[in-house]
Amino acid sequence: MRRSSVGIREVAEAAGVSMMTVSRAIRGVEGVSEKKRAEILRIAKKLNYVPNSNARSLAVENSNLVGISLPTFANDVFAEILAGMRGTFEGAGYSSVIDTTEYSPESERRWVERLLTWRPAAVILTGVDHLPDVRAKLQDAAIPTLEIWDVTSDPIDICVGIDHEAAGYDLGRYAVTLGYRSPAYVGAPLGRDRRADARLRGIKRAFDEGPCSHPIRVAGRPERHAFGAGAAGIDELLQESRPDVVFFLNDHMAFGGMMACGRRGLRIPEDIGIVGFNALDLTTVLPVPMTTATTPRRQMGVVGARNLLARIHGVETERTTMLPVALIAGETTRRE
Amino acid sequence: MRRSSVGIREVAEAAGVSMMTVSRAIRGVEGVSEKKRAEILRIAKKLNYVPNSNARSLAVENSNLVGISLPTFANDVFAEILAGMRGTFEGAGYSSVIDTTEYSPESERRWVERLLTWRPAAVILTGVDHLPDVRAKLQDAAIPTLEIWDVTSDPIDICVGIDHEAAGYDLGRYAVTLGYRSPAYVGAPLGRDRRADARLRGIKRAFDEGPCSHPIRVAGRPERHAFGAGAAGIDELLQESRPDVVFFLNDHMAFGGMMACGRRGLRIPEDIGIVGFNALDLTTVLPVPMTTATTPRRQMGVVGARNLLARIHGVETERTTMLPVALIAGETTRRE
DNA sequence: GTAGGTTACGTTAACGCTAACGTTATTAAC
DNA sequence: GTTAATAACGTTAGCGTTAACGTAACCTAC
Repeated sequence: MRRSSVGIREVAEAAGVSMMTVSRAIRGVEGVSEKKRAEILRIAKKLNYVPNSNARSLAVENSNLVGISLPTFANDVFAEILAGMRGTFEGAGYSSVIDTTEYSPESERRWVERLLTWRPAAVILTGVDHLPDVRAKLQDAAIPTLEIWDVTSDPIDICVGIDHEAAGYDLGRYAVTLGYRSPAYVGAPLGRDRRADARLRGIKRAFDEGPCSHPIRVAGRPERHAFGAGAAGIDELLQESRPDVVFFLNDHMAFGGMMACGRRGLRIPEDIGIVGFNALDLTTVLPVPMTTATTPRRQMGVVGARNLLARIHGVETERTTMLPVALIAGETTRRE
Repeated sequence: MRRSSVGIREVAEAAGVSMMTVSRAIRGVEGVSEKKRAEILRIAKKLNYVPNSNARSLAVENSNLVGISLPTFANDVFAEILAGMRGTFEGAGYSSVIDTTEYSPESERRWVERLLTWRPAAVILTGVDHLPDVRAKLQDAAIPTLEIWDVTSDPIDICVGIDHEAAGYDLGRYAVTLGYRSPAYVGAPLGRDRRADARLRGIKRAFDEGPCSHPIRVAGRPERHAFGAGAAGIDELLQESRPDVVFFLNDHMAFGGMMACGRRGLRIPEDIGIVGFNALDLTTVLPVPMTTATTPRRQMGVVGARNLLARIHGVETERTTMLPVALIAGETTRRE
């Protein structure tokens, strides 16, 4: 027989009422007179009573935990999506358990497995590519699931994101109309980031459709950080020949690339065009505004969280929500 | 009588053994023959058995959750500290529940309150300034607690960080020796970020001690993002007169400030000196290396997590661990 | 062949909380 | 003044898991 910490029973004894009355008083539900409720709360505070969420979740068979899986924290994109989601969830009384997969599907799988033991109210995953196991487990457990940042017509449950291939295509098309004919791409190794791969496909398609087909050179090795990776990508490309425009996986890599160009005396946009992605804060202070595309990151988080909350409460929502991406015509590419 | 989901009991029935044997088999503890264990695991998998951490935590009176509170995700500093911690914790089988306070102590208090209902194995807070309530609750619950990024001689439990005032002093002293006499500081509004405030105090002290005392002008309003805030700070300073050196709260603000200087035709370092803080990735690709200071962010996370793990397992450790900060003499300040 | 030890299990009673239902006062209605 | 409705509580039985203890079978040793 243990008995040490103060639980609902101790409060009940001290207040001279039943446990159920204490439970009701603390949860703020009906069935207790206001006078007695105040008295009970006073005693609970005096005894340093701390509710036990484990016991509560066990009894009611659910929790107020939301599991969120992101590829990495080292990227403003995900930080902003996260901010959008958390703002909405916090307001609704949910706590978030966050994980980063570092772009490893297997790591995501392991995390989902662990998470499910906590009976979360909902799960949020980044992207729409997951191991079959993950999909099966989530659907089997019938847990509201949101896939964010990318979209598909066949989500695990619901998804909110942008069309990455279309975004890539728009950027590529824009470059084609500006007269660029010798494109290159600097990103992550293929297969690591499916969204980046999709954008590259879009860019390629735009150039394939162009007045004539133009092969796109692809560079990019994993590096310590995005800035360095962008610079290294430029170095790699220039060892062979000079492309007339370079698309980057994101703005940070593009900035690194710009710096590398500067070191080599290449003028932007006269000698080489630079195209980023995301329209991150950094680009707003550059002397030359960057050609890039805005992604509705915060909005994505808010909309996603809202839809998911509806789902939790049993309200049916759109399964797939696609948000718009807007091209920003900067000055790191030629003018029309 | 409910009974729907499959628990340890269903597995036990299907396997023709007692619940306790299933519990032992699943936890991998002694007391089950290898043959029977394999059989049980096979059946558990077939039944899609998912352990219930709530029930487990309730029964054993602890959990494998670690609560982590950060000011914000929108800052590489905290992302890197986090990465260091998580790497260590994941390896030890802990999951992290992360919160961001947005620099509000009251928000931190509410979160700690909510977190404690989950009976976490440990709690990590940023900085050493917390509401009295937070300190009391954590010590009362006897939960291993780590304060990170800043240090104090009287932590809630243990702390790992750097001496921010000393770091500021070193930077200030360096500027004094370079001959700067008209310093300015661009940061956050006072009181918002205690660590930044401490660094400013250090810088001030260095100039007070200098060959003669030099008042430091302070600028900085809250802005949408760090880059913009840095630029706005420069604009604000230059409305009055030109300082010969400007210290920034961090590298990102410093970069924004540099861009603002560029727009106004000020040459760095000839016309104005720039000093950042943290040595973030961004600074490694700049054409002019920035004068700043490296903070051991990842190491801080690793050391902190390690100490905390020791604490969880009842091993006594150093209560206060101070990590070194190294000045980086870049070219955004005069040469000696 | 019995004492002592070990291995492989099973039984029972919590862990702290809440849903569902039961009971007792209080009020309202006619 | 009896009946019906309602508000304010209490009782009981779980939720899924594990600690602690119990037991039976099997070995080993002398």
